[in-house]
Amino acid sequence: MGGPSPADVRARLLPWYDANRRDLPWRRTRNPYRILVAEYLLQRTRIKSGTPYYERFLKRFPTIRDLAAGPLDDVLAVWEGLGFYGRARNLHAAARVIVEEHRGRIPQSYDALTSLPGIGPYTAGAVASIAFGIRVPAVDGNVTRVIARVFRIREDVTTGTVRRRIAEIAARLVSEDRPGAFNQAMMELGATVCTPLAPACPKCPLERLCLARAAGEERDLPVSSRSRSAPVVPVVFGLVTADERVLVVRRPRGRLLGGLWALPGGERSGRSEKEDLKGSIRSQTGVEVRVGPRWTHVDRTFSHLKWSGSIYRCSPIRRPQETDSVRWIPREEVMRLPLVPFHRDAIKALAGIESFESTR
DNA sequence: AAAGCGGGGAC
DNA sequence: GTCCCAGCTTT
Repeated sequence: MGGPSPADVRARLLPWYDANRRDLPWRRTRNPYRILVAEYLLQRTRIKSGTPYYERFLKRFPTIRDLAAGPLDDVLAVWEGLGFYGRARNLHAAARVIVEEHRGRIPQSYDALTSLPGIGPYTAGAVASIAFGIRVPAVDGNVTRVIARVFRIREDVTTGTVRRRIAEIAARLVSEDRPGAFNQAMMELGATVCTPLAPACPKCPLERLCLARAAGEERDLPVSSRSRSAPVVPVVFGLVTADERVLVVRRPRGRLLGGLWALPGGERSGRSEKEDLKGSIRSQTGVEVRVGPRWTHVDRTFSHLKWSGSIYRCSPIRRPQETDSVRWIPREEVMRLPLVPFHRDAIKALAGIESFESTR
């Protein structure tokens, strides 16, 4: 294959990690449940963003049995604001499988972990190696970058063949004695030294054996295919209120913001905001409304699209009928639901309004 | 293989 | 503004 030997990489990396590792909450425990929770929370999420959610999550769900017993809405409520809400649903489902089929014990093999919802190659490798000391790699974005540089891989790392090649290299590198520490050391190096734009090579324990550094290409690797800019999608939502109540709908699972409660409305296709809003509220809730004044604008960027549009205050013609996915509930109670974050803001702003039901 | 799925920090 | 983050699932 070529490139530095696994023994050399380990001999340099592990002492560096022992001396430089950050004190992170999930590194203070050997509890597999706590490690599992951290891995779900941190999928495609920066440590700085995920840490406060980790603390909050474990306070609300101290054990896997607490999590399995809790309603999904409570899990989503803790998750609200973090994004990728399918993770919350998957973690909740995984907890129920573990309690019902594994007697509440986190499965102690890579394959059994992979079979759980929301656990793929990375998360299975991380939990297996960190919580159970099993010698398997854990290849995340950091590890991909470190390996692409150290082994000077100049092909597009987003393709399947190159990803497999990097996984094979990672599998050979993993320490036999300390697989969990080794995997975390690779991630730590990528996060703090071998950073995307300006790697701090003089501080890197692998500088002497890094092929990209030797070629002066460290800033050019890894190569990844360009991400296209997110298209703008027009949206409109209705803040339907009367009698101190708000109309909310459950967004469909698996879709954007899936599982969260939201103001009725969404992506629009007609010629006017108000006409589209009346139609979407009717189809989603069966409620006929009078559309009032514009309440606020919407300008929100997601991973693959941008929502741009408005939220209007509305009045229902008749009292809404509640279903599993439609609620017509008091303002104080709606705030306890897991809500689309910017919809929570829009509802909260009603607090300062003198007459709640006036939409004139 | 490609698309869908959040939000925010760093530059 | 762009890039990318302790990725996985569905199509």
